Amino acid sequence: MPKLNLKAVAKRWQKVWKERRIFEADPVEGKPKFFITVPYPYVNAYLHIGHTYTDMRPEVFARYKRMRGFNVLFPFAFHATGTPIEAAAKLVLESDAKQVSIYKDMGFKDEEIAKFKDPKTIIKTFAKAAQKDLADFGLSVDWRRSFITTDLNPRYSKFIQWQFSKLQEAGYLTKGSHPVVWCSKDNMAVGDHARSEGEGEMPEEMTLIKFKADDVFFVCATSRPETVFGVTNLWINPELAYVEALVDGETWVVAEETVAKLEAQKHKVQVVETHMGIELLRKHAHNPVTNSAVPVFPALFVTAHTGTGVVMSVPAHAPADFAALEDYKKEDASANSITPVKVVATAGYGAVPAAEVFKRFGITSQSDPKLHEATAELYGKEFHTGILLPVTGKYQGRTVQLVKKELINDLVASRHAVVLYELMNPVVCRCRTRCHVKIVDNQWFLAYGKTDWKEKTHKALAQCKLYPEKVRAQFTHVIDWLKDWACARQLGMGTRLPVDKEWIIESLSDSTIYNAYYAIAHHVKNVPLSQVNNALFDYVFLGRGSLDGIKADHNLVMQMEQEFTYWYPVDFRNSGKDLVQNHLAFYLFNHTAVFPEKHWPAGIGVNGYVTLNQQKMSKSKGNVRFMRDLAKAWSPDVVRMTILANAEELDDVDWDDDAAASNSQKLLQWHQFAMDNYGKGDSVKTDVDAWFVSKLNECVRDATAAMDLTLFRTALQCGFFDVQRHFKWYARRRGKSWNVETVKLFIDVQTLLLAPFVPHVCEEIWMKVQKQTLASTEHWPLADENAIRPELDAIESGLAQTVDDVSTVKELSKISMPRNIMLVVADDWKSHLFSFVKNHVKSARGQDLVKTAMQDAVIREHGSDAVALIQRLVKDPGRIPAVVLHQEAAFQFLKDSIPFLKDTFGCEVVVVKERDSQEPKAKQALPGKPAIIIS
RNA sequence: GCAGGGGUGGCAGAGCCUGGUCAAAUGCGCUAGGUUGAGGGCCUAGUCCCUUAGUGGGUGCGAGGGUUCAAAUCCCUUCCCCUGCACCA
Repeated sequence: MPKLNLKAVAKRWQKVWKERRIFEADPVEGKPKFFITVPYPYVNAYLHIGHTYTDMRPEVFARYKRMRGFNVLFPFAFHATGTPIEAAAKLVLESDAKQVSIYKDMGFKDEEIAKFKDPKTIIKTFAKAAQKDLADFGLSVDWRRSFITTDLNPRYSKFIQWQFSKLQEAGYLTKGSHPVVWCSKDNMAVGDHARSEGEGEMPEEMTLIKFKADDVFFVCATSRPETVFGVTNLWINPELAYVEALVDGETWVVAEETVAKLEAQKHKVQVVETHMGIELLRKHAHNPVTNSAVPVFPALFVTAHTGTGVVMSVPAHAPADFAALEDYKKEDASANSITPVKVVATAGYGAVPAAEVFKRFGITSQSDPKLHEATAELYGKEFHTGILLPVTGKYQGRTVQLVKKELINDLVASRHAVVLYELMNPVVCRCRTRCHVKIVDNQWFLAYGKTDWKEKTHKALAQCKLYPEKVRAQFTHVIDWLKDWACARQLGMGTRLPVDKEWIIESLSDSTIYNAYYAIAHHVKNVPLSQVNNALFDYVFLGRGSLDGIKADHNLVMQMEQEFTYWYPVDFRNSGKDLVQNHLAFYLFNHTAVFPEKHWPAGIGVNGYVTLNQQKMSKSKGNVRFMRDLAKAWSPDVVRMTILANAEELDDVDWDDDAAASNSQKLLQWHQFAMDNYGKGDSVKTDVDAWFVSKLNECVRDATAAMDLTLFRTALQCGFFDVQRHFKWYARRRGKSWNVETVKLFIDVQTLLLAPFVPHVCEEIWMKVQKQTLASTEHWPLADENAIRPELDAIESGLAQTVDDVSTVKELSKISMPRNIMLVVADDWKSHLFSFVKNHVKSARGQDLVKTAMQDAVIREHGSDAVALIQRLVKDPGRIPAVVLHQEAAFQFLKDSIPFLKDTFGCEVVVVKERDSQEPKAKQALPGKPAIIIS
């Protein structure tokens, strides 16, 4: 028999589905609907194995829900908004070797790559490729509704503009300024992914405190402004260049390097003159809060990379200051008079905390690298638990943590300080330019920080089903944590902000409620662009206004409105766990802002990542695997099954080629089995048939429960691997001939349970076993609770246990070829006793139970034997079988099983009752555990 | 640091909510036997330690402590791992 070609099978059925349009979903009056979506992929490359997983979960769920009788809509679109595609096109234009090789590795020819200098070519190429890849995997998508974002799709842009007008009406679109990490060469904000160094660095707030010295200010940068009360001197690096500059009308002394930073942060700076640090020493500067005069000393640890190059010295609390002061005292005796001033009292530290850690860490000088660690420890402790001392005036008695914000506000209000955002570690843009912090003006925000919006979103979350539920805590936290989000940029592709055409809506912000667009995507194509406007969307999505104000074809408009109200809300939206704190949270927020409560999200699914050989997939490591390559290496069904059988909930999937090979084998075997056995067998029905049907129903029940929770690995475990295992036992028990009905049922049910996972093979089998329908549109099998009979299972496992025991004894007896195996069934009083203990073991224990048992006539009759047995059972209730059979039933069952046992052991098997046996070992017989005598 | 999720046998991974039936499902791997063209696949048995013509004992679910007649499961402490901490796909 030639091996089934799984890839050809996939092609064949995809064609059939397409021709019959079974996945094109339209509203059906009265039929329950289920709307499933997945975040559209960004089309700057081929879809990879990570997409495969995240897209396969909704796909399998869609097929399952369809089989459960729902009218399922599963649409798919493509995302091109943002900067990466544009940036890639620019690199192609510049013939950047790295970018070109990325495309070469994907198999593009030079002339094709050359065309990627137009970002639109990139978008079109990869959107098309993505759709093909997904279709090749048999996704049950309604492709009529597909679309793409950006001005390639002006209707979508209109939709996004409508969305933003709604957000503005609701008061959630605000304007303000904020600090960003900025590259002055690229003239844009530099996110983590666009950095060659400094991932995770973000602007941190420092306080610039002004110490007046004559007619200039020495401006110190600090992240611990509360210690200003303990300043003993200032530090200047003698070898560094400083400027005297007019800053916002005052004369400041800061490092030359600081000028650019100040300018980027909204300060007017005019340099008056330049000095080396050494020229600035020994002046006296006035502490603005204590009004005391402090000297300016030299220190080499001072840099201008962070802050201003002017540092206030707090030797009591800053180990670096303490170290520098100790160093300086050796050079200048006048410094000896300086004593540290303690500002913060912290449990476990004495008069000069910095000195203590200085000693403990064994620090030797101001250039000791251990200073960093010492500083971190002390700052941490003092920040969380340190109490401010009376020297701090109104702040005394409170912790640093509580006071800090107020203190900074006070300093700024009294014009003794200003705030500077600073990068604590270097950040370098991919273009190799060192980044700095810039305050961006007139920035547009979505006000996720607003309390009323948060409250609404919490409510939406409460109403939303989560798969798995355990992500709820994280969502709750994220909703509280989100601050206002800068939602527009001046670069990249996308839709212009309607209120301010200078700005383009950023990519995460234009993809929050587009699920609504799926409802109308195929209709709105037929509306002339000029007629696509806010009035239309108001009517379709919100039922606002009347048709009178709408120019578009009214029938079409009404159809769109009906589609939307039919399909919405989204019942299941699935995504990777990394999107919880941005996309999925935004999705919830925006729905509450735009739509009425009945249209808020009904279900969200979250899954883990895919790793390859336990390694996180990344382009730099070269371990990226594209969806299309997987399909080539295996077949769609095998990939689908393998990726879903490997993990569930938030666990990461590890793609495993060995598992794929094994699954491929299993599918072929299953197909072969169905071909060989469907409609064959006898008409004999035994308890073993009833047992198998019972197990089958159990499996169906458990698989169904798992499917409902999108626990697909569990569903495959119960619905495939377990079913197969049970049939193996059935086949063994029944021997050569099986019941025709049982086998048919097995094949039918098994095929349908597998259909959502491996639909192509299942269609093939379904057709070949003479079904007239498509497996994809069949009804999911439901468990018949009445067919589930635990007592049969208990008896079968008892038999399996007996087989086990016989093997063990056979081994121990060293009789390799026994001629006879005798099984002795325990006397009935033992069954009686077992049942008794089983019923009482939960309520009574130990002696009590023995006492109670002795009131029972049958048990009492067996005296000490009975007591010993009870005590054994109490100690280990696991000995009691799930079902305790009477002797006669157990005897009969084993007698019936003799052919099977003979077959298994290849010798004569006899079954006797305990009291009929002369063997001394016969007494060892217990209910469910016959005594075994091998000869 | 903050927030969320985890730590189970050679490996992967159930069990934990609702304590006893847990030496702990299932799969992989490994060992032996069978089938077969010595391969692959398939079938059977074994796979923590000790003991044994048997169903006995010990150790054990990151570490330590507690609650309980009884803990992988409940409580406390502690260590370790993963993910995220943003202006962006």
